[in-house]
Amino acid sequence: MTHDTVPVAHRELERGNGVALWRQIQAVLEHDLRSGYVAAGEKLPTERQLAQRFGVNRHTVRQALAELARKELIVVEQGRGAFARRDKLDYALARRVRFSENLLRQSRIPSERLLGSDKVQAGRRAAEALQVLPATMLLRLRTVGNADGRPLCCTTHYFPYGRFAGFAAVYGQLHSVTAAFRALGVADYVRTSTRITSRMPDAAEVRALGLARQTPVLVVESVNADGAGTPVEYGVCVWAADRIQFVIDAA
Amino acid sequence: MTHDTVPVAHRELERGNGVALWRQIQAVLEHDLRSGYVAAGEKLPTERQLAQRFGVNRHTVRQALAELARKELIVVEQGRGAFARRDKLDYALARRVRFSENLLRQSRIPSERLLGSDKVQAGRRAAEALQVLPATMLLRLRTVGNADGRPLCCTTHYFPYGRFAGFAAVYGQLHSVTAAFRALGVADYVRTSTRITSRMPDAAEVRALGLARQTPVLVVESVNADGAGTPVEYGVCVWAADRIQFVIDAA
DNA sequence: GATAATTTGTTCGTATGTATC
DNA sequence: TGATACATACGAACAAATTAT
Repeated sequence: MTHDTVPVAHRELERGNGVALWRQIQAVLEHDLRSGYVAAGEKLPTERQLAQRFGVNRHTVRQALAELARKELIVVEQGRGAFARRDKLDYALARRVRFSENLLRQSRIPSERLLGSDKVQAGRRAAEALQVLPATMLLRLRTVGNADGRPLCCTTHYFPYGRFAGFAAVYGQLHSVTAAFRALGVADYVRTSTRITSRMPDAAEVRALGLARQTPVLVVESVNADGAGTPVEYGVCVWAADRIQFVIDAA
Repeated sequence: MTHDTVPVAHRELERGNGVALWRQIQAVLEHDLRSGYVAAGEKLPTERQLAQRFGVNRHTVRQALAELARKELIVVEQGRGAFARRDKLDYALARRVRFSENLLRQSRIPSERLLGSDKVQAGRRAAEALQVLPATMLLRLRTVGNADGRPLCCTTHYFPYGRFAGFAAVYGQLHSVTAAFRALGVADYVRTSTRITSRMPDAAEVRALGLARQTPVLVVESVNADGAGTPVEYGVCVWAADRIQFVIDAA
């Protein structure tokens, strides 16, 4: 390090003025975060770099970071670094639930991708949800939903095969459940049942959703019905819990 | 071990009949679980005991247990053992959300306990939810809700202090939010907003809820309003995710 | 796939400043 | 003034996780 790059940042800190160094560091970083100088999701400098910049020990920086993490302004990941917290997306669970609309309302760019499709026999849950006999043939679709190009949820959809045999092909073109339904004559559909719980993801889900360690997933089982009240879709959707918050507002 | 208790259970298994031993063991255990011979939440014998009972190697038992875990009939916890899966409680999120009613409908015995109460200034979220100015004084209650005597959720309630200063005392007598509200003149209240997400619990929550390792919590932020539409309660409730499933049914 | 480098996490120990009795 | 407890700050070493090569 040359002479003119010798840390000048000491001046940001004042020792022995009654405010602990880590508190002062926290305040500086908090300002950077709240002002947007550090964007949401952006990586902060490493602890070593911060320690050098402020001319203090790494422990002192760590105490400041711990406080910021406690206030949920950053998330710290071992081996990776500290990241400015990304706001959770508000996902409205109302009578009509539409992926694209929900994301656009939050100024996020939605996109969907088809992972694959096949024909399967209805299991107990699917049969009950779709009000068909067990072992009825169903079309199964696996899709991924993205927000701003980042994976947000993985869904397994089930449709009565008889009525929606062409769904996969149409979906492959339109990349939207809503649009595909419309193309197949279901102008409107409403949510009739929603079940929500949470668990830890398996390895495949960690990969598919790009989850950080120790991040749980929210699991949503849902049933949608057409205008006549006939179930048209049963779905199980796995959401990255650190990126989503479900909102139920009274009408 | 005396002679007459020597394992007779070998007869449960048949070697070289085209069904792997671990499959047969799995079938036996699955029957015990499904028939209710092993109650929900009950601990299974240790792998050693099972291996002895079936006269097989411990690895063979492990393969059977792994399959049962995959089918979510048991949960295996390192260092503790394998436990018959406890059914998740269906907790209805409707216009009216009542803890006791929800549990009784599922044939569980509800109980609530007051952990403590104090007077605090409203933070940003609480003020917004209760439609009061920030720094308005609020009554804060911390409670635990149990199902069949087992902790299910920890709630932090906020009430406008002016109107509900006596809530803690009344709650301490009645052990029910609904009953306490009624005693204070709020005959009915309805849920106006619900937000659901999930995260990993902190150490205190693990202790309070008796959570197994790697079990996330569901976090529910809610607002309740009285008949006139005035917010009366803002609450943040932390639920053991392995014991609960939220259900939203169309009316 | 294996290895090395980077980064955060944890645990020692030591020293100093501050508040309290 | 002394004794004590507690928070602050620094240093070194190692563990654990991730990333790059």
